[in-house]
Amino acid sequence: MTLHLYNTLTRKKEFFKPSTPGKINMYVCGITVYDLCHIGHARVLVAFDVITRFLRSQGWDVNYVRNITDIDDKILNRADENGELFSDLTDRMIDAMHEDEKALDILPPDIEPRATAHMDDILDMVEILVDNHYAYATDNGDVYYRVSRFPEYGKLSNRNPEDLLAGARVEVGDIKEDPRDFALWKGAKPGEVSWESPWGAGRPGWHIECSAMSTCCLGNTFDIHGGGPDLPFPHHENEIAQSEAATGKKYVNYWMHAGAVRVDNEKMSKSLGNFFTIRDVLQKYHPEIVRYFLLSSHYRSPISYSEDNLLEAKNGLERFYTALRPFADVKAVTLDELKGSEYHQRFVDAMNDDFNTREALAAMYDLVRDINTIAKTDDDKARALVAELKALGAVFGILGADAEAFLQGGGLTESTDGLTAEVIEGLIEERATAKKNSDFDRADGIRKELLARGVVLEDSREGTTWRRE
RNA sequence: GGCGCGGUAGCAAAGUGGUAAUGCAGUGGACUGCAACUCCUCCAUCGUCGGUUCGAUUCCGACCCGCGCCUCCA
Repeated sequence: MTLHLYNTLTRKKEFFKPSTPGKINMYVCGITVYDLCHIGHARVLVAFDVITRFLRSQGWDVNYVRNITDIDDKILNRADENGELFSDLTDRMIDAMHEDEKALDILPPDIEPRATAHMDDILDMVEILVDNHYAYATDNGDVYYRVSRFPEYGKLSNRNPEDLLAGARVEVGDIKEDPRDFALWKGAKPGEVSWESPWGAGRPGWHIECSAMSTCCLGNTFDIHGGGPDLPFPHHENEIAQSEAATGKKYVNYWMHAGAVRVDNEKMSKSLGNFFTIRDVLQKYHPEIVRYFLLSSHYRSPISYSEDNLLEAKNGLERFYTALRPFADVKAVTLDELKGSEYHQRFVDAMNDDFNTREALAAMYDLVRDINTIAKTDDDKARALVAELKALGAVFGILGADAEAFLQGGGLTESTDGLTAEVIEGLIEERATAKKNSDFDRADGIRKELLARGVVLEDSREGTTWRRE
């Protein structure tokens, strides 16, 4: 199967045709850095991380751009509340974001442009729009986009411009020509951070920075533009209006949007305040569990953040690591070496079909069963299958940890039972002696004692291993 | 109100015009001193009602329910 992906613009799954054969230019809307990242952000980050890893594994030359919006009203407000410089706030949040990404093993994008570093590009684009009457300046130094000049407005989010006009809220004292118009540039109020412009000191509006940065990094037209579930309207709709009016070219060929993360059947969001930060979650769960959890549903489906679901992810991952445990020395092979493998084929087909990670996981689980069965009789063959499983896991950014360590850690970030490995292993030795002397009461006593504290002992011919539940 | 998405086993979640993957949990069995792991086995007629069809969970229509966007949010 060739690569197909769901395009928000057409609301259909489409065959993917790159602008340049073999090459994919992709822009993903990143974070507005005024607060810590939450699991909703993590979902987008992980989804496009896995998408990029997979595409590269299939030989695509992916140029992945993900921006940082580091100037914006929310940033200014928060900095003001904190009584700090806006740039101190954004620097701190960018550092935190990078730490979170690293913890989740999210590979950095090829280019990570910052809005404040592209002020000239932003101003150039605004100027073009003003020159072509797609935008107008007002007396207070604002510049607005003239939506009525762009008849295709609404095509991404499937909205009728007339309906938008009817539904738009008109603010008191509004200086806009049309309630649908949106700010490209905002004149600075006294004391506010600002940049010089032909319309006086000010700062960019919310949407223009993405148009400017994406065009700057990837050209007038590029292949894929991605982002979170709340971006099609108005953010991406406005990007299209800005960019297509400014360049006269089609802006983006394929639009991809991730599904929402929910809590108690409600969207997790900053405005609802029901969000869990990435670091909250990582305090409790191993990063791989979080990744696995996010990949256990299709990237476009809503997903529920809950203890139960994270626990289920943990248990599922443990099945993988249990199979890998005896094969710590086996290295992943390259996907090229797997041509002809049934599991690899299923995996690739699933991923080529709009990145169906769940379907791909099903193939991996079937591979696990195969490994567990064959390991009993044919070590060489089992090792080959393990190498394959690790290779597929690498595309997802999972199964790269030491299986023993993962299982002994119980998937938790840190042990809370106060038992050290030395203590546990000392008890295992004592139990071995007891068993040798057929003192099964003592042997079982030790097992029970440890089990009560979450440590499971497992006997095999090679000896006793342990793991945390 | 406008636009869109979804309702599949206890839970999670894929998928297909010809009676439904996978994971967790559970059942029965093999293995084990016991147990765990592992393997085998069992466990769903796919929201409701109609229509098209030889045949629909899969296509069409209506309805019910849930959710998202329409205001800042990934």
